[in-house]
Amino acid sequence: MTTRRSYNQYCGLASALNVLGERWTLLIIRELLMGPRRYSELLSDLPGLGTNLLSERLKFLVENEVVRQTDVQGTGFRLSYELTETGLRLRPAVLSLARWGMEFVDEVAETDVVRAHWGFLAVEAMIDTARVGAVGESYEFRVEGEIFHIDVADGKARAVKGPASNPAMVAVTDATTFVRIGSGRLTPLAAMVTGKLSLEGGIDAVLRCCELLGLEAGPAQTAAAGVAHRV
Amino acid sequence: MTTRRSYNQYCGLASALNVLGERWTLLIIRELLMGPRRYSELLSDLPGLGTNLLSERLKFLVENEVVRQTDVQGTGFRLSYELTETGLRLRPAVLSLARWGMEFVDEVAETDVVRAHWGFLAVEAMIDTARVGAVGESYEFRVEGEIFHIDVADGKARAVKGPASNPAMVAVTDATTFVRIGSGRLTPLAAMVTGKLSLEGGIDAVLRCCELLGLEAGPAQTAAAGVAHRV
DNA sequence: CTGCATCCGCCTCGATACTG
DNA sequence: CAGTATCGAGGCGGATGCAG
Repeated sequence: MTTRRSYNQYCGLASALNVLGERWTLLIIRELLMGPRRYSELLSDLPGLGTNLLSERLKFLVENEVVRQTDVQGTGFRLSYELTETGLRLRPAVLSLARWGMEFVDEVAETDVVRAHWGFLAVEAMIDTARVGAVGESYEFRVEGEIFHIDVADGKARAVKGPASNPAMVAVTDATTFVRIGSGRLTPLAAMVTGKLSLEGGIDAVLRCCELLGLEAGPAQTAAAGVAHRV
Repeated sequence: MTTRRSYNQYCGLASALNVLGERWTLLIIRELLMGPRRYSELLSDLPGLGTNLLSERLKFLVENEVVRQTDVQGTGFRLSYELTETGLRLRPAVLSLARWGMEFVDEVAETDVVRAHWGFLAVEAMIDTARVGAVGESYEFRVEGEIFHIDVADGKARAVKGPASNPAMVAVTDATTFVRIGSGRLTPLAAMVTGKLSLEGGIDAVLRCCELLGLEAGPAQTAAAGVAHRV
């Protein structure tokens, strides 16, 4: 029953894919990278995934100690699923894949699903560690109710859930616009002009944030900054 | 015909998996990360992969501009497949997955396949960029005829095919032993005792190389070094 | 011989229905 | 809410065919 198909290769990548390679598995991991989830939450955030497959995937991941289930009490109520230490170590690999896939994100289709909390992972994936500036500041993002921010300090940048204490920039937008900007199909400037994005904060902070995320602010960087400080 | 199954999610990871997520695809990418390959070479290095699937995967990857076909000569007879710029950008993601999967590498089974050139990718994945020392030197590896080395210079380490010009250490072993060491199931010291691994070079260089690859040389680091300088 | 295409049995996937 | 049971459609894997 637990015997699954294997690549039968004595190699790290093949072993990783023996665990993660089947359909939906890495998307389940993505969800759990943003915190523990209940069974029904996973089902509703991953449309197209059948309940039998979710059940089977979770069971398999638990067996392989990538995911664990946490009970509230000993009552047998299985409350939620969360990543183990091993599972959490997948973060760089998942972010790296997500970053690569950004350029394959097509224009949004009728049937496409978007979730606001995916923006968190998108931002984390977009952070260009080579372009972290010397300044220490935070940029806050509010995507359809989901709030998170980037903290830049000590030459490192990290994505954190929740609001920033004293953000140098605040961006408010919807999930679709967020992904379109991230995929390069829309510039922040263009999004602001159409009212899909609002930015608060200083010109310099906005430009540094765009730089950090590898975004061109718009047709002319200075033009974008000019708009930004008026909003 | 070319319409394939899609996750229908407006997200970088889902888009990446729409291209790479099907069975065998990432293993084909792994092969091509180590240079252009002919169709028949891919078939023989990926046992279990049917010829129809290989054909289909390659066609799909070419359509998505991850892989391109090149004629060896102008004859059009002998084709080889190689990664495009987009495909080459998968290197960090593949290495990251390979690194994660190392701990899932079980003891080698009867049915398991090993290829010497996989050692190259394994070494590249194991390099711990946080532990690159200040010294500039090279470590050479000879795995069943495949020769490659790590160059450490300017605080960076990179894996290179071919022999090193003036290696501070030379390791000779077989592919299975190589992977067993990489997965932590065997220490370099233990491998040397059983004659599966031979090391040449100074004590310090060997220890620095182990440090760089995140390996414990053996039960006692100094003991391993003691053996190393006698070989 | 290389580089595929075709055919076929089987297993996985995905949707729906059902149970505690 | 959290799964299990069932079943048709399609992807997978092996064998075979075939053209350059």
